[in-house]
Amino acid sequence: MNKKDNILKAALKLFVEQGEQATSMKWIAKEAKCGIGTMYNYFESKEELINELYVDIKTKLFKYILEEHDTNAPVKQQFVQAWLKSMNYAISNKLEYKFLQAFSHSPILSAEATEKVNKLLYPLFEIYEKGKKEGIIKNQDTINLVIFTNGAIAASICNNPNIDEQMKNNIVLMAWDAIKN
Amino acid sequence: MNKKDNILKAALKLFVEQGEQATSMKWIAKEAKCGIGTMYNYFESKEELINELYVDIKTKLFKYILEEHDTNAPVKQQFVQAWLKSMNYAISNKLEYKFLQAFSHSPILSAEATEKVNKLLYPLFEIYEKGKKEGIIKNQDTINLVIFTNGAIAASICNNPNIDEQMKNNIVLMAWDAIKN
Amino acid sequence: MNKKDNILKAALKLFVEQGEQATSMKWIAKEAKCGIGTMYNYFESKEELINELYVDIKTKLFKYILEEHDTNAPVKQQFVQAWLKSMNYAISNKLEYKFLQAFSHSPILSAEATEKVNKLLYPLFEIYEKGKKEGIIKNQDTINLVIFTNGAIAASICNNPNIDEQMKNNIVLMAWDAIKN
Amino acid sequence: MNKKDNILKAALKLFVEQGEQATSMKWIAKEAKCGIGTMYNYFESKEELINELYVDIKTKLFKYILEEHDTNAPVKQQFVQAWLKSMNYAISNKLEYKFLQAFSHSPILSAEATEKVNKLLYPLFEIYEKGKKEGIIKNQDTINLVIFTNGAIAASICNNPNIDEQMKNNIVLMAWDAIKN
DNA sequence: GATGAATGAGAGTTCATTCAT
DNA sequence: AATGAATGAACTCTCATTCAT
Repeated sequence: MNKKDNILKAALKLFVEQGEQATSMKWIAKEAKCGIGTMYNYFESKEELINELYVDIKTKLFKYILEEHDTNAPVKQQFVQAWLKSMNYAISNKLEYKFLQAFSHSPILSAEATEKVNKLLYPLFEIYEKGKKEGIIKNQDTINLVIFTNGAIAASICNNPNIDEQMKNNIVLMAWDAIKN
Repeated sequence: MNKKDNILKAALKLFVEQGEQATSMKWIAKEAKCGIGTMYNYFESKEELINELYVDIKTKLFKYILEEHDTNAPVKQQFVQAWLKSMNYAISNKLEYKFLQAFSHSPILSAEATEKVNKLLYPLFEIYEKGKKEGIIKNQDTINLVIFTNGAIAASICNNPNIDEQMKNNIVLMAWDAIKN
Repeated sequence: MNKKDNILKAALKLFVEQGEQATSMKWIAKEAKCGIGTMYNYFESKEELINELYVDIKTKLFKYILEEHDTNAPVKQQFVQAWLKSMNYAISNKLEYKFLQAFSHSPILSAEATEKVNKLLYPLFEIYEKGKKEGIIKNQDTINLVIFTNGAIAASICNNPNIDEQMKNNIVLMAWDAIKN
Repeated sequence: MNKKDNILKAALKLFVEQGEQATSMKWIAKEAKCGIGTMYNYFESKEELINELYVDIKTKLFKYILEEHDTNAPVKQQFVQAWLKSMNYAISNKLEYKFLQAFSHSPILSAEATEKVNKLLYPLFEIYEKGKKEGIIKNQDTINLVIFTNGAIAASICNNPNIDEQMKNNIVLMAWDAIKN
């Protein structure tokens, strides 16, 4: 594993465990087993480090959700599979998911990072759009439907870090019941 | 308005507008039109100030939700009224609601504060319990149902600060559809 | 002596003895027997501290030169007295004078500070102007004449920190011979 | 042009444009189009680089002043020619001259460098010595006379970077009037 | 109780220098 | 000889907290 990844990994761990404010650059360097200065060869500032970490993880999450996603499958199936995958990612990558939660409202996130991250949602939108066209999903603003679903699922995951298969299914189906017509 | 309330109000405003890290005690004192030392007569530390503010606001929110709540009304009606009130509070008290969101995952919150806040949810639990007994709400852990609902609604509110009556109703009904049998 | 003066005095001493770059704020605080933070109650930054010190000292120098200055005396006498006073100040306030020399070309000096300092020269200009009108001083740009005189005298002082009365007179008379017609 | 000269040239440019403190070794390397490590093959440290640059430029200045200098010419003519050449060098090599000014009082200059530079003045001394013997220059310490002249001329040049022929002559003649008997 | 000047630990960051390649 | 990633000491500056008034 290269140095940059070491730094990102160390930062992720410490930010989640202690919060951003309580995690000094010195500590990250120690955890990453490199000098403080080395971090500044890869990131211009602590702020940039956090932003890059955020975009990185969010990108990985959506890459995972959408890989092998079948856009031709029935809408409900697409919906269930995408959100189940989201939950699987959260379970397999707890630090990453907690980080996304903790920083999702952080004022430290730049406009640029936020924009990048928002673009990742677009493919998800299409599932909802298709469902609305077919009349099987409620006819409301897609963005609101997505936010509703994501809010519900993220909260459920965060409060049940060791969720089982049954519960995962229950949650996704509840989310489906919420938006279906 | 007394000094303590002035301080809490000033802190709330600045924390939401600029983030906690960017808000110094000096600045809060200036906004509250009192000396720095005065704040330490009312709060042992910045941390305590944040914790007290959090518990205060969360308590007000639930007090508002549950005042005049009719525990004899039908379950769906109780559900809808409680969550509509929650949204109304969010709309009428934007700073307060944003603050709750921003700090809900904060590592600065003490175990004690978290516990106090969790207790506020209990009355809400009874609506779900009653619904489960009557067979009109899904038979799952009440806490998970509450978390699901709250996650969905909080996310929806945060992304639609100027939500209208229609949308509020839509969201609550989606939340109901999710948990109803 | 108050705290601010202590800080200025400590900074002056250390800047002259070691140079600005080699003098840390920590060291100045130690010399001034105050905390580092205290310095930032009086000066926004190291840069501001230097600028204020520069303007302060230059102002004192010119105040000394021009106090009891007789603008009705013959031009040569005014010239000699003013520059002798300048040299006396340099001798009695060696740290101060060295500081002015060392920082006179420093890029750290703000435009504002430079402007303030330049205004101090105006009364000096009038001696030259009067001499030019009377035809006893060379008819060249006053500013160039002043710069010539000051350059010569400052260099002489800096290289003869323990100059005696005789030498002082010699230098001033040489300066006079340079500009007189 | 070889690497070492490239480095010296780059350093000169950046030191004058931005000040020494604001010019990092990394930046010099970039300007010189070489690696940072390469610089340390030619100079032991930043300090040494500055000292070498200073001695180099001062040496070039005096080499220029004294080349084709006629030690048999009349004293006044020698004086005028030498100092005119000094000013010509300053005008043709503005960066170099500004550098000399900026660092002339710098605590970074080593005793060794200062000594080397002082030796360069010796040939100039002889002009003054000859004049004193002939009774046409004031009978004062030669070193003081040289310092006086140099201080006056350097200050005049620095404040008139685009000086014309007429002004140059005026300044040299003023300098001569100052020291002549 | 009210105040804010004083404090210094600790933050983020820089940069001269080293050394393995 | 040439390179530049790696380093960490040391910098400037912040700010929660204290305490004498």
